[in-house]
Amino acid sequence: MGITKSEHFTDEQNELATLAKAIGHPARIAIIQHLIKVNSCVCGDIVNELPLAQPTVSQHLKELKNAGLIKGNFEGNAICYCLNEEGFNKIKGFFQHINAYLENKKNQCC
Amino acid sequence: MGITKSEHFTDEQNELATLAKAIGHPARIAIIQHLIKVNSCVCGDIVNELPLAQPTVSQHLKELKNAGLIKGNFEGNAICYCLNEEGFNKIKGFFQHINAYLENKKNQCC
DNA sequence: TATTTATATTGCAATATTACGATATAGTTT
DNA sequence: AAACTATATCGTAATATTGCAATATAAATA
Repeated sequence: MGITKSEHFTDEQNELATLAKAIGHPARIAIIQHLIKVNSCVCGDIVNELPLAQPTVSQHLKELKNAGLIKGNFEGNAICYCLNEEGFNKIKGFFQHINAYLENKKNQCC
Repeated sequence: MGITKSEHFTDEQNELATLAKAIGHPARIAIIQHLIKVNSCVCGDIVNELPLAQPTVSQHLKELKNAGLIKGNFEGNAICYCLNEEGFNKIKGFFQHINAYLENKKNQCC
């Protein structure tokens, strides 16, 4: 029915999924990469970088912000965006766990 | 219009987005976590683990497989699934890059 | 080969996402 | 305050995702 059964999963599973989902769009990957490159910038800079209209970029920024992956501060009449360590720290452990597992395991059936 | 403008982004951006998107659902997080726990198992085991019907689980497994995050091998008349190192290695570098950046940077505006 | 077991596919309804034009809002400058 | 600049929100169309019942497929076993 198009609706995810979140209530049947753990908070951790839902939180990790929300974070991964927020990262799961090429425009949002591009925004993250740009913020790493320039450290911080205003929304207009990202509009100039991406092949998308201003409202679309604004929407993507909102999703990244809601997920806790970026932060925005008013700076004059513009808004300065940068990465939010908190969000990325939450995924970090998950991938470290996976990588540690993959380095040690002997593939059994695959 | 509901359609992602993939052609305007780089292959790397599209690939990372596809991988993150595949991880971005609590059922698929649960599948990955279960595979880490038991190393490998058949589809039926996952159906028993998750609060979802068999066709739904099958669909999630397909998405993880298409993204290159899991592999499946026939084992009798069942199919044995386990994690696919290849897919996870592709995201690894992205997060390592982000983490290295976040550890070094002095937050400038946020 | 008929039956059973395990998984995949089809078809469909409900909901979510993506994209953008038009417009609103908020701060800045003149 | 009026005009300008920067960003957010609204409304809407097109498309994608989620979930499952029904059914198909494929291998194992009787």
